[in-house]
Amino acid sequence: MLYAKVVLGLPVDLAFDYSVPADLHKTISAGARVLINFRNKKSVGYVVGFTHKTEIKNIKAILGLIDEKPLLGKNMLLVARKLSEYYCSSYGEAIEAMLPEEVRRGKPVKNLILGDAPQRDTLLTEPGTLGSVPVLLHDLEPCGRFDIYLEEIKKAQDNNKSAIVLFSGIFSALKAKAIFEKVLGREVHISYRKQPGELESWENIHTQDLCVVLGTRSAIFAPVNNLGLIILDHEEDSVYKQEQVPHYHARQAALMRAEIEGAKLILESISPSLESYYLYQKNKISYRVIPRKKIPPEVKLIDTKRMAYAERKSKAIFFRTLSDAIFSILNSKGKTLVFLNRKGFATYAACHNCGVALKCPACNISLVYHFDQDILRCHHCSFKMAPPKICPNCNAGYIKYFGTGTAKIESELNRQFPQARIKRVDALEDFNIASADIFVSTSLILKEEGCNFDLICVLNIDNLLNRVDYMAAEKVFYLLSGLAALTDKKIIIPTSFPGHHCFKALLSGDHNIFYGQELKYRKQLKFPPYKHMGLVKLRGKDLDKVKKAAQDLFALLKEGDKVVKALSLNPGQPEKLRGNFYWQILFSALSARKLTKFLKMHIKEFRYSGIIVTVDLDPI
DNA sequence: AACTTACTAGCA
DNA sequence: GCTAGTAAGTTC
Repeated sequence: MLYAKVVLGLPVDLAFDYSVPADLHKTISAGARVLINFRNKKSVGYVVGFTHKTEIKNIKAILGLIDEKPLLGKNMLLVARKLSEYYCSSYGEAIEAMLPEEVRRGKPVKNLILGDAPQRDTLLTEPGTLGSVPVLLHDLEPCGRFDIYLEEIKKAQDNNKSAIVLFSGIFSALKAKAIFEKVLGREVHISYRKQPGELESWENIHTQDLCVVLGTRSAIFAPVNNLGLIILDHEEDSVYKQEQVPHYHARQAALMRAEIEGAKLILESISPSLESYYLYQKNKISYRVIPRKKIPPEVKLIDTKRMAYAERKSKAIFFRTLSDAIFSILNSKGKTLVFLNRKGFATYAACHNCGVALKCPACNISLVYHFDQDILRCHHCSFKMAPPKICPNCNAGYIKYFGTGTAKIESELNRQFPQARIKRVDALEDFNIASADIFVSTSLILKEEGCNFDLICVLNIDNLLNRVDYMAAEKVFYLLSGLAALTDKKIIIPTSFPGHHCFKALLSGDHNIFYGQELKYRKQLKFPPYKHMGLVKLRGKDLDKVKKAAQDLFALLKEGDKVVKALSLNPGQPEKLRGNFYWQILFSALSARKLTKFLKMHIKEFRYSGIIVTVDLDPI
């Protein structure tokens, strides 16, 4: 008798045995998608192995194969297994992370070809791969990087190998598609979640022996055959981290897939992630720097602590030094970028009388005022409301707006420079550098390639630097490096911390100052990349229950282990989201493997009634 | 995750 | 002894 080991896309880390009907013996193999009866409901399952004996009584039979050929090759199965082991998810959840929604829902896939031979072994053996060592491409001249990508893709093609290039946004991927198709003279595929016709595109890629796929995070799982090359463009970008279970990072997934498939991996960045830089320092990956050809911009720090008393006191957004600089650029017909990492008009609205801020009823966080639509919005859910004239809390005071967003900056600039054309950048599709003199943007502008401003003013950077987040300095450094690539003239940064290593590195043009100093801190404070973090999130409808469960668990596990440390217990941020309350516990350990093992072992203790627990490994 | 079963406190 | 409500167990 033959039994198949079947996993499902549920948070259950078990494989269920199903008997294989005689007529399927010849056609079934590991990686096949099957229709099964699970708890008296028809469900989609994935075959991950076989056995000839089973302890299970009342065994059910597989109802049928969904596809003519197995959906996943043994390499992809292995990637899914490694992913689930690293990210503390079930095998089935990891498999489903790799598939388009229609495939997860059980829609048959046509024209599959098999990347590797069908597999009937119970134990999947790890292929002894001899792929090249991954390369960190520290790219200080990003304008020329497509030439490198195309050269590498051509090299892969000459060896009959496919390529996947990941971009930090679909807009960048589409722009690259046009260029790549012209140079390569062949069709280049696009892959991203919720793409119109995603299933057809997925089938199409699966059908080719050799193809080039460009896409976003999930494209790392594109079903290409004969994979020989993976490139991550702007590998430091946090969009590569998935917000949902299994919370994977495309870089980590790429390292796994490259190793398993024996493919070459290139991690490109103007400002590499500390993780990648650390891997290079440990000689785990190789390193190549492309020096900047353009002259570096002049970086001018304005020490706001030493600013004239009158200027500081006035609290004006554009104090003299800034407006003078903008004015002189305006006179010479130059282009200015004003950068601010906050959308909207004001950050929050509060009552002038009782001081209570207007909050979202579902998420309990402050609503953000949007000037252009005259509306208050929740940035976590879709809640919106018209701004009330009178405070709904005390029914007495008027509502006053606090804080600064890009919309407010725009109106302030209009007031100060009525002669200038001023534009707020909120969609890259209609960005055109010729269309205005002064642009106001959030970090969205970093996705716009090859524009050259004459002046960049970086506002309120201290807000980012001051955050209680061990990654604050790193995020600021990525941001500033990205902005520095958008000009070869001048950047002005008002800050109260002119001595910070972020700025020192930028001023001197020596990025090692940043990496050296930051890694030193991280080592001292036992933070990543020296340790791995795991965030256990507890969620439920009843705040007191969630809180109690989290507290009990923290008390239980804080002593527990030598290798795994429970660091902190906190309410989620926000504590209330979409009607659920959140509490979280942060763990750390030397290796992700040990951390996941520990958390999977104790996951039963997390299972309180009415509370759902998820694990985010290497949270951002 | 979704469902079933076991258990416990509160009540007559 | 009964039931509602919830904690715990199971899915092949």
